[in-house]
Amino acid sequence: MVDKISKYNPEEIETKWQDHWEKNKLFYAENDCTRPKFYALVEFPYPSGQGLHVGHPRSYTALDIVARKKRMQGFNVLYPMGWDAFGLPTENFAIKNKIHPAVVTEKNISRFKSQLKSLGISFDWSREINTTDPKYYKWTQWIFLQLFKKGLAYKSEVAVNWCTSCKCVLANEEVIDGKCERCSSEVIQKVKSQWMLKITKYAQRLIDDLELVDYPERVKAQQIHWIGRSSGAEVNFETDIGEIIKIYTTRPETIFGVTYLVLSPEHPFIENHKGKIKNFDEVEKYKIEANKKSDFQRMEMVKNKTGVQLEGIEALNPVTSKKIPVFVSDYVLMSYGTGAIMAVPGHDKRDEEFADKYKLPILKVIEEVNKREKMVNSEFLNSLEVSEAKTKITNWLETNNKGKKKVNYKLRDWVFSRQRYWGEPIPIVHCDRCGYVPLNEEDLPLRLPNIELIKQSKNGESPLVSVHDWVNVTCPKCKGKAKRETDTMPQWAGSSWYFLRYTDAFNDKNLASKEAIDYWMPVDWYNGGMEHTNLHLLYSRFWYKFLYDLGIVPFPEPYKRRTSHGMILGENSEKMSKSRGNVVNPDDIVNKYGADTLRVYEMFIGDFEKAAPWNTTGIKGSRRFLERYWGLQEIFDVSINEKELDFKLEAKFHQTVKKVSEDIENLKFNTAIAALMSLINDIYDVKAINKKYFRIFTLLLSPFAPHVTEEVYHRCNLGEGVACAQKWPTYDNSKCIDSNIEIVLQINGKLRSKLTAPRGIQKDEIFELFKSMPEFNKWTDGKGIVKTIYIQDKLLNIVVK
RNA sequence: GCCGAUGUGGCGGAAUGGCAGACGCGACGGACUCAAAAUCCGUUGUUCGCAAGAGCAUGUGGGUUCAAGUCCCACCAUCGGUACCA
Repeated sequence: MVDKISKYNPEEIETKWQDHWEKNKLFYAENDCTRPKFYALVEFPYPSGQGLHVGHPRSYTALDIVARKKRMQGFNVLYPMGWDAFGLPTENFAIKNKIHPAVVTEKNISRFKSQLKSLGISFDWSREINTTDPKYYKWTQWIFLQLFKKGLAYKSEVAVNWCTSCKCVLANEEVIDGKCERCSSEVIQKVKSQWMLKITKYAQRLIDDLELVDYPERVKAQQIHWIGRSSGAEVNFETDIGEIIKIYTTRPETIFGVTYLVLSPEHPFIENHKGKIKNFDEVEKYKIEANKKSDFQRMEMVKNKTGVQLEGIEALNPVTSKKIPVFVSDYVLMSYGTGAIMAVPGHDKRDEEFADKYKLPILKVIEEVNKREKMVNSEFLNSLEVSEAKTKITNWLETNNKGKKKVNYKLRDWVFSRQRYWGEPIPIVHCDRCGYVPLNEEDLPLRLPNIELIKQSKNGESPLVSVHDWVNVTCPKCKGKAKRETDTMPQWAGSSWYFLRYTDAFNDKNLASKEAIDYWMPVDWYNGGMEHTNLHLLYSRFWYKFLYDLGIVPFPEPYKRRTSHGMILGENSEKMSKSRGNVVNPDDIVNKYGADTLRVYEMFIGDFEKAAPWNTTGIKGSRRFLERYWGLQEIFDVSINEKELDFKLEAKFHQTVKKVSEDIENLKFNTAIAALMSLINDIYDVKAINKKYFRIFTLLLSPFAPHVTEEVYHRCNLGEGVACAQKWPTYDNSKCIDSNIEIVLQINGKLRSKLTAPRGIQKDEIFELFKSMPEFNKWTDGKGIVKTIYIQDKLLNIVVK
């Protein structure tokens, strides 16, 4: 019996145990190990100037609980952390404050790191990585070189977002409602030469291999939708000037309903035949106007379609040989399909709007007959069903050499260059004679040159352009004069493979050793935000598949299981942001209540996968729970008669071990904590706890609140060593069951009475027991029993009439 | 428009087709205190009723079932993603 218990003081005990774990390297994973492995991963943060957000610990604590439990279950656990530190905000901050981004990054990282350490998360800090470290980005560049060598990295003229005021290229994420994120000026599309990665080559595999992994359905659906596979046909339309116009359609069966063609304004056909287009001036003018339109304006145009007919040009419908006009309109995009469409105003809303406006004929080729869709006005397709007609016309086009089956994807290749300083340099040299020449692998890493003062680029070029002695080099191939690529890689580059680096973080011969990769990969459980579904998650799957094709990784998918946490909102249920003034700083919570309270609160706040608003008074409940746990020391008594306590608590303990174990695996941290709260309430009802149960409770709570449990484990001598290194408690299914159960009496489905009976009681017995109760007679008097239903050990429902 | 999700007390949220509201917050009443905080003990979906008790309750309307928050059909609302993608 402990006579006098000192106050629960998280400030004191938390740093004490954090130091202890660190000093004893308790969370360092072993690379050479015979135990089964478990690789738990959370998205590594961008070390922003704002410091840690309360959203970060939600994800980190959740997988910390998983990692800690798996360690206790005997797994060799890898739970690493690092920094995704290249990026625009740091560069902008550096420009504004005239500091070097590397200095800003270092400062931010050290703040983040101390904040993370104060939460007691069991990261393996011996494998800490940093994407801005040349030893790391050497391998990011190396992967780029492999992509280049396989023809998957190429330079191309593409339309990019261009801010008219900053005179700078913007990433899609930097464009908000068609305006620049920073200055709110208009953003237009501009054609620029950019490095691209051919992610489209992997489109089909990125869809198919989703079957190999355990992701939430919403994540899979979003990726599939983003990749946007559609199947249809490419059809050749001859023109009266010789050149064929190739169109793409998903509805080839409607070809008899085609009344005109539409080209996108950028379609090369226009430029190629300008001499033959009688109204070329008008067409050219339209083209320029269309180009000037911002995304925002184009969106407005959805309701009001515009276009110009190409006068002097006619196309021939390949099935009817009828002549049809050709238009140019910006409702057709050059970036999808062939940049040209066959218009079927009878069965396409957009074509119909256009046809209405320009008084073009509208022809119906599908009609409902006896509730079935049948082809009409379509010669040899007439009276077929739509799907039959589709097959027939596609075959017809193929045999007559007028078209072919075709699958298209909405997914575009990845624009991979940024006109920025703070990113990985692209290891390519431009030589007038040899073209784009890759650096030799021995020359990696290609380091960022040090620039004293980084200035905002003027005309959309990288600040690196002005570093002449870095830019001007000799060509690795011909030794002639050449220039380095001055664009850098986007923020998503370093994060596309970082999880591989953790397996062997300091290897300077390979991105990681074969043994390390084969042992640790794939990641067993990866938790991260929904906002990365179509960005980081897709990009990293693409890179991983590429590395799989190179034989570097053993399995085509990097993440076995992916889960997604919901956002933590401000108290007003809005997104936390400085401008809304509803930001909660995790440091304040740790200082006021302790890290354990913050951890328990964030896990208890609600369904892990859903957004949840912060509630300042709610935290008190979590603190109170830990105080009550701390208070168990007062009723702890080693001499308590085990049998007597077993009688009252045994089943509950077995149930709780089972529930907590399963809930952690199923992301139900909130109900796991609720079960522990309920158990502690029962312990207080009994007003006693012995060593056996105190130990079990402590171990169950330890992944959630690692510091206080460690302290109590130590103070009360609950066992050898430290709590986090003990075996995870097990349960016996047969002991989860109470021997007495409550059975419910329903009359016509309504609850009328209850009684307690021994488990396993039979229908006849329970019926007799209920029959003797006054409630039974009250509700059945004067009525006939039609039916009785007994659910073993649960309920008896009597149907009367 | 399309895809996905969600809808339960004052609030966050629990419920393998089988007692709706676990657990927590808040509120109310009480104990302790000179007082307050903290703590502890009660009460707390709603309506009618002094009470015993009864009725009504899981976005709306139907259906299946002995039994529906849960399954089926139709709709409404909110959130997220995406969008002239042919």
